[in-house]
Amino acid sequence: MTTTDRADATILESPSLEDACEGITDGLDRDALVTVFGRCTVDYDGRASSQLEAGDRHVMCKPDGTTLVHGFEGQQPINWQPPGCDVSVSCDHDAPALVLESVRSTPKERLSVRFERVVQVAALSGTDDSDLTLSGTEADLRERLLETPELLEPGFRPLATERETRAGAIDIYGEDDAGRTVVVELKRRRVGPDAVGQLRRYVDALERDLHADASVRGILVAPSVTDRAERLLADHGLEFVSLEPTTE
Amino acid sequence: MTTTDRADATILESPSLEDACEGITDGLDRDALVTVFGRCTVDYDGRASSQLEAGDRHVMCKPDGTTLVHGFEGQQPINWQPPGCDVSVSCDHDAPALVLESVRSTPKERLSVRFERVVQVAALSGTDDSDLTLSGTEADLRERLLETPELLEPGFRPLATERETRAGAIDIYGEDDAGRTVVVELKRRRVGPDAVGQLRRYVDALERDLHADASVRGILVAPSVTDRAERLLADHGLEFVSLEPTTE
DNA sequence: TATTGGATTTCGCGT
DNA sequence: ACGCGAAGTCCAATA
Repeated sequence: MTTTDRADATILESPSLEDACEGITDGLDRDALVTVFGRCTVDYDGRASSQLEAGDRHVMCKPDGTTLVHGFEGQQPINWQPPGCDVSVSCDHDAPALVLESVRSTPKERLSVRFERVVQVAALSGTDDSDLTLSGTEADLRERLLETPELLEPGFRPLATERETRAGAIDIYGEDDAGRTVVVELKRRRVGPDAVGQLRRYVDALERDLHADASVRGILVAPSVTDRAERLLADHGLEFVSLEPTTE
Repeated sequence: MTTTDRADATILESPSLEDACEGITDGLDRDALVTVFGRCTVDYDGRASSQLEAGDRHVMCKPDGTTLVHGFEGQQPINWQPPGCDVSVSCDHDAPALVLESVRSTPKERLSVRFERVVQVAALSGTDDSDLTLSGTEADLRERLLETPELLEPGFRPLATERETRAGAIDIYGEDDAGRTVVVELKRRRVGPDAVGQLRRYVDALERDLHADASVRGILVAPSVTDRAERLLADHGLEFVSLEPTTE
């Protein structure tokens, strides 16, 4: 074994297209994270299709088959290919150009990056065993409400989470102090009309499932609502309770 | 002016933390795309909050204030900061460590990456003036249906796009051959329950707006529907027409 | 493998 | 700045 625990890098500066091709191939073979910076065109065909004229971009190929093409602006890559794709690199001597291709079969997708010039190739090896700990999610909001049900209203009793209905799963299903059925939909942040539609679907479905004459209460729990969402709630006799995922 | 048209790179291999700090600072000052690969911890606090123990990661800082922290797996960054943030780098000699911080004020967010070892720093300069051309979008589906309305059904006449209602804007608003009002909701790909809820909101809102006794037809246009969505459509008297954004 | 809904969603457009 | 909905959304959990 020649594996090193310590992170390391194999770097090529302004390589020929042939050297770049070899460097990228070697890196991919070693399961390194390979980056290529240079002038290229990009073509994609699959769920949609796109073309991009020549420009300088940063391409990253991860050992899990992910490919990302980044420009100088924006958080999102210009083009990409998801994990699990097959990457191949080759030199087109006639053009001349270095071509990086990534494909997958379901769905059928193909990404092609054609470099006319390569400024840098880096093959980066290392390890990362840690998991991210994240708080402030919808799951945290659910925990908070289940631990302290009176945050919804006095007398609220949660009976189930993820209760299935014909329209999908209800976040929290319970009863109020008068024994009426309550459907709670949780959102970690300010909500718009879509969340109201979602809550309404669940309330409707539950009324059908129970073919109850007694009405089902629907309560949206989130830090805040938009005006339109508030009107929609009122239109359909639904309620809102303001609550945040964490206590700060 | 010392600007170069040609892309170029300034690279440091296994630099000291001090040299890395200087290289990153120089790169950011020159509006380069700066990448740092090394062993680091990451902390985020803002819309949510997260911590990440030490591991080898690839950090990218773009000239527009974007920061991305990538691991060896997945298309999405482990942590990030959106465009418009302020980045600063400093050396903590006591620890010792190199600290990269990115902050923004609305909403208040802070990302802190603390390197204990740096394997590579690259400052990448270049230009990219091209725009992506993309096809197969919902806009393409709308064009297709407006150009050939009979793809929906014989006698369909579109009257407006983006027609506003109390619940939001309708994709295509029109009439059928019997003069009945038609609401069309478009989706570029297979749809689930959420799209049905959306269509339903628009149909309801339109019936109110027109306080019509005559019923309003709601038609979902997409390549296909899931089973649950199909049931929901039936439950609410809504219709489905299969159509793709492009003719392949 | 497909379905479903969350996400520090991001992004673009309109008000 | 906020609201709203699309996205080649990605992603994990689930059936």
